[in-house]
Amino acid sequence: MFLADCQARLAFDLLAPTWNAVVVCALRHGPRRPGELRAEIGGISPKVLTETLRRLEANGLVARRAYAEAPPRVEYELTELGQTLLGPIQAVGKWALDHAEDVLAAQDRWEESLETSS
Amino acid sequence: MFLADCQARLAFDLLAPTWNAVVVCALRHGPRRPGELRAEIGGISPKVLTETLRRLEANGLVARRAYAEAPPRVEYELTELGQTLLGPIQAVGKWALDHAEDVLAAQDRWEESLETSS
DNA sequence: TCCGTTAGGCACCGAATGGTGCGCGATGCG
DNA sequence: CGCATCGCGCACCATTCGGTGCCTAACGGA
Repeated sequence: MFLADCQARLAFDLLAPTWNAVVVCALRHGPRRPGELRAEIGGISPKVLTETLRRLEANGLVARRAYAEAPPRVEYELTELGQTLLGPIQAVGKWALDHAEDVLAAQDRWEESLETSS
Repeated sequence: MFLADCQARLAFDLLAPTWNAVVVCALRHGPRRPGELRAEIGGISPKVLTETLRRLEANGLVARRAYAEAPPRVEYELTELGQTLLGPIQAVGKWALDHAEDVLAAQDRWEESLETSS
């Protein structure tokens, strides 16, 4: 597992872009419109949100539904495949909540050691 | 969870660089020297390996031990914090093994639809 | 008629990541 | 002496990702 060309790498490519996991998580309770996602997530620009949704769609994690109305209405929702990803994502999220302090403390120690040595 | 400034984002920043999770996993059975890691992982350049190890060290996930010998000898091993990350990493890896086919099939469908529409 | 709303395309920029190639220092071996 | 080994630093390059700003299409309301 996890050698150079292992399939397990595929999942990390999916989760690597900053907002992918955030958007998947924001969709966990059902379909959402882009405007709702922007409001709920906060701090994501419209361009990046559509890019993120396109990536997720290209990998079969979300489905896009457009309605021929005006003003235009679009909804995104998790596919079955996307929902199976919620478990691993939340496992990582839980680890972060449990150990964020340790990581931040380690980062501080690292900064200090850089100053000391310079 | 997973709003713009949530702590959970921290873990994804840790796992985002391509090789971080691979290297953490390669260290799961004890200390390793850089040369061993390069051979075991395969496909990673020396520069990128040291960069990856520096990042992991800066976040308190691995510890570096240098021995004053010649030729120089260096060992890296997981810290306690690094070992706690093995669980979530393997949860994601297991998802990838279980669903890699679905993702690849979705990617193929996406490519096809691009050709059709163009 | 003019404006706001909604989704999203396009041009451009800056930072991070990954990769190649070259070099250094210190030692052991032929 | 000359060379290989090992870890690692530096210069340089290409790609990706995130971000800002500007524009379009289509309709409803003032």
